[in-house]
Amino acid sequence: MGARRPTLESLATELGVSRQTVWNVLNRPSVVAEPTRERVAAAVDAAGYVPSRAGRQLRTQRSHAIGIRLMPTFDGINGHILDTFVHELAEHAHRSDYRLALFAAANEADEIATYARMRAANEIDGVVLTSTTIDDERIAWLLENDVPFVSFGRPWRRDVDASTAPHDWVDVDGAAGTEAVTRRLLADGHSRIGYLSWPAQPDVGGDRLAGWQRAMRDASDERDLSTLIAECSNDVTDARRAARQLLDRGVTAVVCASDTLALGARAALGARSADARRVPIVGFDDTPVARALGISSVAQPIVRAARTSVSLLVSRLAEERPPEHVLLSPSPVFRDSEIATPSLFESVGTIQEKEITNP
Amino acid sequence: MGARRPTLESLATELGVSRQTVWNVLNRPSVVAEPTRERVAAAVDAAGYVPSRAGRQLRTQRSHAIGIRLMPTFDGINGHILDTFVHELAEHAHRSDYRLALFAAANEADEIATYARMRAANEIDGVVLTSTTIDDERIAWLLENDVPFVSFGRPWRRDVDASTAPHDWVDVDGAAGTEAVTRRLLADGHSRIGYLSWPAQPDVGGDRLAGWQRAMRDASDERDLSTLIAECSNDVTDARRAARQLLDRGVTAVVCASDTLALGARAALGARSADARRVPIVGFDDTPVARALGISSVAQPIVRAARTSVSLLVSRLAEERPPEHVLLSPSPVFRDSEIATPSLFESVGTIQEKEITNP
DNA sequence: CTGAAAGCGCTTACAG
DNA sequence: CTGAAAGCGCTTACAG
Repeated sequence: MGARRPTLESLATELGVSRQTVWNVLNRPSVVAEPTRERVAAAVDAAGYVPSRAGRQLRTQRSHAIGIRLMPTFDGINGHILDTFVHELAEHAHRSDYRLALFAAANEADEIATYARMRAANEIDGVVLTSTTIDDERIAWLLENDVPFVSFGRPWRRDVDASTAPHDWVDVDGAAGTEAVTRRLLADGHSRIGYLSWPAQPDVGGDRLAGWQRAMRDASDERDLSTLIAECSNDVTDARRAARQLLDRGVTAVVCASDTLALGARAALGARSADARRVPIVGFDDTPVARALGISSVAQPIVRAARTSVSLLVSRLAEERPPEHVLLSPSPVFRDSEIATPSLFESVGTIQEKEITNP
Repeated sequence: MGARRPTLESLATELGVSRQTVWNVLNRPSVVAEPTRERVAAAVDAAGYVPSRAGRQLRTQRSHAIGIRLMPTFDGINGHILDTFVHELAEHAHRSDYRLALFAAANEADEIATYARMRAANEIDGVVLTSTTIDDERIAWLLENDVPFVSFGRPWRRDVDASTAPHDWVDVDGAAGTEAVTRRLLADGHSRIGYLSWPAQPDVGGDRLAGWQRAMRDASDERDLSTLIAECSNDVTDARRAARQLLDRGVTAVVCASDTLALGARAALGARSADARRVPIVGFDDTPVARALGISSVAQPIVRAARTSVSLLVSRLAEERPPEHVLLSPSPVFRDSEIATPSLFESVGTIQEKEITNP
């Protein structure tokens, strides 16, 4: 390696042409005479010249970087899907010559503050938002400050439909997923199919719940489905408690809002009779845990979601256009595995952890 | 928000001072007279001025960015630990005013090519390497090309000790972890403690194996430990097969190179008698899966590893100094949970997946 | 088709 | 203590 990085200037001097000509060879080759073009191109290759990002950025006022917050690893089971999303995002962004500027934030206010700083420093051209919540403050802020962005997750609002949102979003049709698995269970002869839900709200949880409701309403005249629903937080122990309620009410299958909840439901089966243990459980996200334990689930098309997010954001950075909304379909994955038995899960929630000091 | 970003120039003009004075207020305030300083500082705040990253970068030839490859999510169980590492890295890098430039790569050659391009474009100042392998080509390349870096993971060499490495590294003392859990099992009265290993090599797998060996050699005169070791790939199904061999040889406890293997070992217990099912299994990494299933494990101090990696790299970028090597101690986590029973795992490895098409 | 020039916004060496 | 100037490496508008 030489003493210094090559620049347009140094290459031009070396070749006895102007800076502009070197630039033309790289960016508008058709405009340069053949012999010059070949001579310059060869020198560029030999020198391993790559345009300085800073120089370009200063001139064009574009950083070619996309801001993305790495969400806290709150769960590790369902959280895995976001890690996969970020991985795919990095891959596809690179192909479009964009970089991912990764950061961590303690909460939404901190996240917004980071966007503000990064924008002020001209450090990012746009943002990919994940894990949208009801009346998401981040969306409001980004819109208000004209920051180009795409959200992976619909802009959940209590009274406004996501289809009217003034910004791009990509999401997975959770309702279609839970509806498909519920219909499948109905077709298999189940009629009392329980649903293990996060607290009902008009967000991703409400969406998944709605799919189960659609299938159930379709299948029976029974209007009151409420006894078949149990609520819990996204926690294995709490899910086990809620699943027990459902089993007590005689459900013969359980559809869950997440794989974490499905794991809790498995645990609840443990204490039951052999018959009860055959109750099929379906999770959501098709995480490594579901795969390893043979739990049925609903797989999100995460690679397509990432690819679509990048392409929407990149096109928005290139040109004005109306907002686009993309709803992708998930794929149910049924696994025929035997059902959990008591002892494995018996102690979940009362696990005693002891740390022993290292020698 | 005004029409344009404020700059040193625009602020200076507005305030009737020179660009230099504004800069001094921000970077060497002691040199500016009190009244000027206050007036300027107030204007800077009001305008929300943040120095342009590109301008600074062009002038200083420093990007203040750290390159990091997001590893493929090959496993999702033990892979989780790297996601956590990257998350913490982002957090600590930000505190030192560094950005994480994230990228994906298909393999090591691709990873190296990406470093080369990013360096040529002056896009990154340094690199954090993860998942080091034997005679790691990436390390050789980075050293040869004078790219500042720190590796999370020792530079494994067949014939050279990591302590002589000419570069910074941070690692977790895997051997100390497996040794501690093995000693604990010995203290609990176990003598035939099996070890479920990745193929033995002088790398992270060999390191973890060595800890178990130390404890076992110490505890008995029996020189030949080979019948207590079974090898397998990092895969639940293969681990189950290997664990069965160990059980057939009468082991009363199993220490594993990873939580993924521990999950396989759990599965192997399933088909055994009630007695056999009490065989304690210990994994490695204390992943969400281990926590959810109540499997004992060894927790890596991942937050400290990330913080140390950032501080080593940042200090290296600031000044010449001899290489530093940091070996952190992991913490065994014992969980008293009952042991796996047959049916849950019976079908692992022969799981039938069926996708049903969405409506 | 080729070249000379301006300017993006910083930091730094230097003059007053 | 304050200010005028140079230059990092690009891209782009313009002159020949």
